[in-house]
Amino acid sequence: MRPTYMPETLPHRDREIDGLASVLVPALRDETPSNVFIYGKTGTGKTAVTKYVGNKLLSKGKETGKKVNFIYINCEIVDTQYRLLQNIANHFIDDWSERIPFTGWPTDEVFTKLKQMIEKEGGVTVIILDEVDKLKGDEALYNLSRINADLNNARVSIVGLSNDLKFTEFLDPRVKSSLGEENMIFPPYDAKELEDILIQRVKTALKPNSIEGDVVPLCSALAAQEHGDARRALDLLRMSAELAERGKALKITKKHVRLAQNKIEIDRIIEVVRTLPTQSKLILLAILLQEKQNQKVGSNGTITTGEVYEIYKDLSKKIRTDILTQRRIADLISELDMLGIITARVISKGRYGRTRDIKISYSLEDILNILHEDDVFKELSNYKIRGQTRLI
DNA sequence: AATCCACAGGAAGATTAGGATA
DNA sequence: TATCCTAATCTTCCTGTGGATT
Repeated sequence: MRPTYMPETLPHRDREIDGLASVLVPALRDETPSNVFIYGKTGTGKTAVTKYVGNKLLSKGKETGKKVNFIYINCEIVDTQYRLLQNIANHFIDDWSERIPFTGWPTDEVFTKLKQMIEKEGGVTVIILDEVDKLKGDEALYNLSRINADLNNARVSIVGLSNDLKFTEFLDPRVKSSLGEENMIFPPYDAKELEDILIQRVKTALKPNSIEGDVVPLCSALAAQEHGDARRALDLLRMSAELAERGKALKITKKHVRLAQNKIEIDRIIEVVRTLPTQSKLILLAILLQEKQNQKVGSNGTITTGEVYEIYKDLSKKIRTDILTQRRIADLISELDMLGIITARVISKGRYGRTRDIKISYSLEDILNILHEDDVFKELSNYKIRGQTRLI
C-alpha cells in the first residue's frame, strides 16, 4: 500500500497507458518518439503510468533486440541543470571511478560527455522528468530538447510530468514547442475508480476477511473529495490498517478510517508547525499563550490581532530578534489561517473596532510541545504574560 | 443618524537573500 | 571574487469599514 509499490495493472488508466505507449512505441522501430508533456494533479497516476509504460518498453525492447534506454529522474530532488545532466550521464556509466563528480566540471563539458555516452550507447533513450516544474531555469530543458540535432547514432525523447498546468506559460517558446509535441492530461479519479484501485491493493496486501465492506467505499469517497488523489486514498487505507492492527482489532472498520483521517491531518499539522519560520512560530506561541491566559481567567474573550502583536513584541524582545510591524504580522496571521493551524475570522466589535477573532484549530498543548522543540524557544519556556492587559 | 474604534487590507517602495553571471 | 538580478520579505502610508455607542 505504499506509494512506491508498483502494481501489475493500473485500473482505469488504460486510455492513458495506450496513449503514452503509442507515442513512445516508435522507439522500437528505431524512430524518434515525440517529446511528451503530461499534466495531472497529484495522485492521478502520472508517475505510475510512465514507469509502467517504460518498463513494458524495456522488456519489449529486449525481446525484439532493440536498444531502448529508460531513465527516470525526479526534478524535485535533481533540480539544477548540472545535476540533471550529471545524473543522466551517470546512468550510462557502470564503472564507479568513471562517474562524473557532483561538482567540479564545467556544465558544458558534462553535456558533451553526456552526448558521447548516448551516442556510444545508441538506440533510443527515453528520459522521464518527473515534476519538471521544479527544475530551476529552462536552459536545461532547452539543451536537452535540442540534443537530437547533435546525435547521429542515437535518439532522445523526453517525457515531462507536471502537476502545474500553467507551467509551460513561463517557458521559453522554443522549449515549449519542442517539448510540447504531444500533450496529455490525466483526469482525477472519481470515487468509483478509486474504489477499484483500493480493492486491487486490498487483495494483495491484506488477509481475506480482515476488512469490513464499507471501509473501501469510505476511503475512496473521502479521497475523491480531495480532487481524486489515489495516493491519499491509499494512505488512508494503509493508516487505517495500521491503526487496526495496533488496536488488536480483528477487522478494519469505519472507525479506523475516521481515526486514520484524523491522524493524517494531525501529522500534517505537526509537520507544518515544525517547519514554520521563526517569526511565524513566535506569533503562534503568542496566540497559544494568550489562549492559555484566557482559559485560566475563564474568559472566553476573543483573541485579537492587537493582543497577539503585543505579546509577540514582548517575546521577540526577550529572545532579541527584530520586531516586525503589525502590518506584516497581520499577513503572517492570515498565512497561519490558510495553513489551517488557526482560524482567523474578521469580526466587528462595534464601537471597539474591527479585528480578527483568532482561535487555535488543534490541541493547544500539542502545538506548544512542537514549538518547544525549537532551540529558540528554550529560554521562553517559563514565560509569563506581562501584567494584565487592560482591565476594562 | 453620526461617530469612531481597531483594525483589515491595498499600493508602492525599500531591503534582503540567494543564485547567476561576469 | 565582485557585482548583478530577481523574487521574497518587510515597511510605510494609506483608505475602508461593521456596528456598538452616543
